[in-house]
Amino acid sequence: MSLLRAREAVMSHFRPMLDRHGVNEQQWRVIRVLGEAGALDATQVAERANILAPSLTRMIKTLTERGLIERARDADDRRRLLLAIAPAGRDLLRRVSPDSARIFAELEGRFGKDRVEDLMDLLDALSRLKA
Amino acid sequence: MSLLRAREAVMSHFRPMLDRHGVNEQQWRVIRVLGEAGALDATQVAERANILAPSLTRMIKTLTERGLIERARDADDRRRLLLAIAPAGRDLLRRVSPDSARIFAELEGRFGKDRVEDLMDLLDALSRLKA
DNA sequence: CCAATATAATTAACATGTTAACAGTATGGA
DNA sequence: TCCATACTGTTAACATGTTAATTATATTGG
Repeated sequence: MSLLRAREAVMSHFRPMLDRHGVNEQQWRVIRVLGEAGALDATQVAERANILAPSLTRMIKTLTERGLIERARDADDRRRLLLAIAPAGRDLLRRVSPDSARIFAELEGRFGKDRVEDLMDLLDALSRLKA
Repeated sequence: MSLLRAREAVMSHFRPMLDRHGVNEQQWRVIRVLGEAGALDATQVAERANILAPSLTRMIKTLTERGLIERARDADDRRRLLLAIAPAGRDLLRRVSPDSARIFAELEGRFGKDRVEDLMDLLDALSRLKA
């Protein structure tokens, strides 16, 4: 519950900004992942953006239609769908990133840089408690 | 992202157990809230269980049909819908709670009791960064 | 080479998340 | 009293979350 509430509290600061840019949380995660990594197959995008495969399948359609990403079959393994960021996606990335960084910096300032670091360490350690 | 991943990692330990008992995360949160608080109106349940009003409206129907909760209009303020746990809900609570406590204890043991405490403190402080 | 098996993505079905609009009920002030 | 306003819960519409089944393609063992 604490994790859920904290996440909700944090995202409440980002959501209005993302909404102004016309994307939701999940779409922004996909765009960011593709912007950082270049081309990835759908499974890897799903993993890195923490989105389930069926959700991603649906999102690919709308993101492609909006020209934010591009899709292509992998020639070596025709099961794989390669995804990459498209020009409009890069533009979006350039517009959103500064706002995102500004909001993060403001939260970090209010919460304390060292406490943010402590928190992230604990969270990442918790995530690695997988099995 | 760290918050999202950490929550997903934690819940992956609880989900199979809840599934065996025939409830999902959200239903379990509602049952727990009502079990602890007695009768509450829908708005308060939604707040405490971190569920949006429209989702709760839908859940009330299925939870009532399954005999897990009971609903009644508030006589003093006929807008309000009072919710309370029903006998079958109490039974479920009694069956699930030990399993839940066991899983939490195991995670706490592996992660470290003091680190759990630190983490919860940081998360709660983060949640209070609301405005 | 082929059949069994595994993997990548999609589809289906149902639940919840999310925002906006709506209906019914309370409440406070002209 | 009555009206404007606020509040509670519901409905609607669309997106994502979740699990299971399915399709297409690869891979592996015999």
